[in-house]
Amino acid sequence: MPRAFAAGDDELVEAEHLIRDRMSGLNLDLLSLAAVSNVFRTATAVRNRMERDVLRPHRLSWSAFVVLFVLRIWGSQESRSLATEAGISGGTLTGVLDTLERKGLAMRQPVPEDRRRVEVALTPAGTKVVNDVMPAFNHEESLVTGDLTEDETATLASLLRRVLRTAEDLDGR
Amino acid sequence: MPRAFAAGDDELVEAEHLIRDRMSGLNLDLLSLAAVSNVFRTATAVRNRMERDVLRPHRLSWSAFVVLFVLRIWGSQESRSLATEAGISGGTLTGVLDTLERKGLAMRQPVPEDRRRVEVALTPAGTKVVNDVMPAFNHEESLVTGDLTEDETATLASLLRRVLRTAEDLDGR
DNA sequence: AAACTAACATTTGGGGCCGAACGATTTACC
DNA sequence: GGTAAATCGTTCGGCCCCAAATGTTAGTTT
Repeated sequence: MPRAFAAGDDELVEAEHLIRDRMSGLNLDLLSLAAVSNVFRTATAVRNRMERDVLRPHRLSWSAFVVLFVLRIWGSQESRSLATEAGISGGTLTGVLDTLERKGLAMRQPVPEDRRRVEVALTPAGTKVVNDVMPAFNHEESLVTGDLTEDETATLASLLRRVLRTAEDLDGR
Repeated sequence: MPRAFAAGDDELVEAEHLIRDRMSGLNLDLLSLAAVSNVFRTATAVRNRMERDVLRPHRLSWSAFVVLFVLRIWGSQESRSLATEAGISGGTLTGVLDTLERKGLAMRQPVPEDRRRVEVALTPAGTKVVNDVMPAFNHEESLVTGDLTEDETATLASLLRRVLRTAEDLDGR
């Protein structure tokens, strides 16, 4: 095993080498490619775990939970900001809110001074769901970062924060 | 501004503080929470950019491109391994392949010795699409990691690799 | 050889996802 | 004060997504 790779890394790194070999001639920035594609692969793997182990028992979709979570942390707000905050489109939010209202976890309220707008709030049942799910969610988070030291976990968060920041700035936000 | 945070970080860190304040009493592992939720937020932000700027002009969905990419790198293969490699379910792959075949980018071929199985291959047009899209994709990857040094980018890739590895091991793979 | 059993891809049903089109409302302008 | 423009949430069409059910085929047991 090459000394340059930490134990357990070689299998994943192999995929990156394969890409290099099959894509030579395209002059790719392999460092960025590895970092970004690992962001995607990690997000997918962890998300699949959480959907299966935490969300499915509660009959909750990923987006539905994100919406509940945003309402729990940032409080009641109108649809538009809620969609932005949850990272979904307005059209999608309509469907998600229909589902959440049907389950009695969130509620829409008219805004008196502007009849186009809608205020969305958590019901007590919705608040309870977030309070129940969050610890289970967080437990999964602890598990998957379990191989990292505290310093490394903090470094990971910080590096990702900078990538996220860069992506958002590029979008001219 | 606290010296501990790099410039531009405070806005994002604020969200993490807010979570701590609203969720005190739940005894959350905030370090893991920040790292993992930044994985999700970064993946979503970057993916949205790529879908909008790179994939949409080619009328390609994310999964459709991943399938093409896997075929390009790992070569023709049967449905089952293709679904696993692309990170989607078998049922989803059926639909994606229907779309890709309709567009002439991939093709299904019967496996002579076992009529249950199906071999999937890239068409020349499909190969061309991957070759065209990859550099644009990679350019976006370079952009969003542009604020990181080469060492930091390599560190990010390595830390994510370890989290991914841990998640896959937990799934008893 | 007949009957299980296992392994395929596909179909089905319910939901999520987006952009674009839509209708209702508010604001700005003349 | 009446019309035009902008801004809401919703609806619509097309695709993606999964788990579970389905039907076909191959392997295994008797």
